Formats: sequence, structure tokens, C-alpha cells
Amino acid sequence: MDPGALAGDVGFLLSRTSGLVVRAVNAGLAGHGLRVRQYSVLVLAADSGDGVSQRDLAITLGLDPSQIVLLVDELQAAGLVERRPAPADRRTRLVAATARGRRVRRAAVEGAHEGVRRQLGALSDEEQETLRALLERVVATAEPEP
Amino acid sequence: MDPGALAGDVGFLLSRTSGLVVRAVNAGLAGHGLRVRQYSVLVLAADSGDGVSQRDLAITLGLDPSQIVLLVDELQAAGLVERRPAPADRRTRLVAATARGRRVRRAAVEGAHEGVRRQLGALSDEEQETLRALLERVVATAEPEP
DNA sequence: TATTGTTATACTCTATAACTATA
DNA sequence: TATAGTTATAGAGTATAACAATA
Repeated sequence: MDPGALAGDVGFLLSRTSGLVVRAVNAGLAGHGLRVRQYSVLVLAADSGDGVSQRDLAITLGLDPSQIVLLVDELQAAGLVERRPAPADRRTRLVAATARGRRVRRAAVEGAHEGVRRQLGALSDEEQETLRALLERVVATAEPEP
Repeated sequence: MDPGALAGDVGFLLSRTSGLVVRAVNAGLAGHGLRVRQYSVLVLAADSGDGVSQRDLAITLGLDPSQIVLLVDELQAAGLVERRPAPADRRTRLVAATARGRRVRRAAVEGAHEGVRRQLGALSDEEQETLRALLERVVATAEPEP
């Protein structure tokens, strides 16, 4: 079948590639009881010393704040993160990884990376780095969403 | 905020970029009554002379055949494509664009491209082509799904 | 007034399984 | 027995709007 104009459409290719990689990463994370969204929140929480506000999570992940609530609820129920009051602003709640959360994160990283590697195997290490750097610039300059 | 390990994760960056681009393309297509999935099916149908089987649509788009049914139903209800019997195999139905579908497709292409351009504006034309070529190879070598 | 987090709702997307008609 | 298309269903992701507490 002639894929026509679509095969060369960078929008289509991005969506298709993202779908493949997300699926593979979810498979790699399944054994740790995580999906990619929860994993992302856990990584951000674990990498922030005192915790990260839900607002900052929403901005970094490109999600609506209302979606963050549910993700944090799930991680909290699993004992992987906790909500702490922010010293400076009583509206803000800082999301921080628990000791168990940090352990699970360390164990899960490999599963996530394995999923990515499996799908990007057609590219050399250097090409994967080129891809990464290009995407990083696109995300960094994205129009802030309303 | 320190985005930590996530900001360098090619899986995260792919998912984030794809989300941004799909949103922008949907916005560019909205005036034509299409979303990106329906648009993709319409393009493939219009580019295939006699029509494309729903099975081939599913493979090309990376979707389950059951999802194709609904997409084609919508496009057919809008008068943009029609299902034709396949001469060689009575199980197969060929999806082909109507004259109106081809007109809508030509009008919508610009909206879709504008959405992509807007989000990938940080990259030069040459860099966009590099990105496109890398993604094309990933998709071409993707593990066929069960 | 504006911002942070929350609840609620609806719609889209994704994943599976089972069924039919043809091959 | 295998394949193309279809129907049905449930879960995950996305998009909005409105609200309470706090700034």
C-alpha cells in the first residue's frame, strides 16, 4: 500500500512514534505497578529535594492541574509520595517521594529505559541523542498553554 | 524548578512533543470539521486510487481494526469517503474519498501543516527534516503489533 | 483580584473480546 | 482454519467549568 503524503508528515510520525514508545514503556513499567504518567510524577517528586508543587508538575508535564490531583492521589495511596504543606504558602502542597517511592523509582528506571531502547533500536546512539536534543528544543520553546 | 532526569528522557520528550503537535493540528483542522485521526484516514483514502482496505488503514495508522470502523463511519456520514466492495475479495471493503472528501482534504492540508509549523518553529527547515527522517526510520522498523 | 488545589463532568483515545461473513 | 470487518465494553487520557482556601 502506498502510504502517500502521510508517511512523510512529521506530525503523523511524531504521534505514531510516541504511541509506540509509550506502549513499550508502559509494558516495561507494568511489573512495578506504574504507568508512564505516574512514573513521570514519581521521578519529578523524587528529584526535587523538598517536594514539587502540583502547579509545577502540571506545567512541566503539560497537563491540567486537575489531572495532577488524580495522579498524586494514586501515588499517595500506593505509599510512593506524600503531600507536605509548603512553608511559604499555605495554598501550595509539595509532593515529595517517600523512601519507598525512591526505591520503586530506582527499580523502575531500567524498565522505562528498556522500553525506549526497544523501539528506538533502529537509531544509533548518536542519532538517538540528535533526536533527543531536537525534541528538547521543541518542548523548551513550546507556547505556554492557557 | 529542576526538571531532573525527566527533561532528558527521550520517551518523555516524544510524548510531550506529540501532545503539543496533535493539539495544534486539531486546532488547525477544527474549521474543516476534522480531527487528526479522521484527517489521517481521509488522506490515505484520497491518496489511494481505488480505495484502501480497512485492514491496511489499521496497519498504517497503528490502530486496531475496530477503531477504523468508527473513523470510517464518521467520514462516511459526513460524505467524505465511501465504502466500495473489493472486486477480488468479498470480505474486503475499500475506503475511497468522494469528490467532496478530496476537496475537504485539499482545504484541510494547510490547517494541519500550519499546526505543525507553529509547534516546530524552533527548528530550522533542515532540522525539521532531520527529525522527520529519524522518526520515519523508527516507525518503519517498529515491531509489528500482535 | 488572582492563584492553588480540588471536584465534577463529558468527550476522546486505547485495549480486548466476541461475533459474521467470507476465504 | 484463518482473515476482514463489525459490535460492544471498559479503562485511560484529555478538556472544561466551577468551587474553597489562601494570597
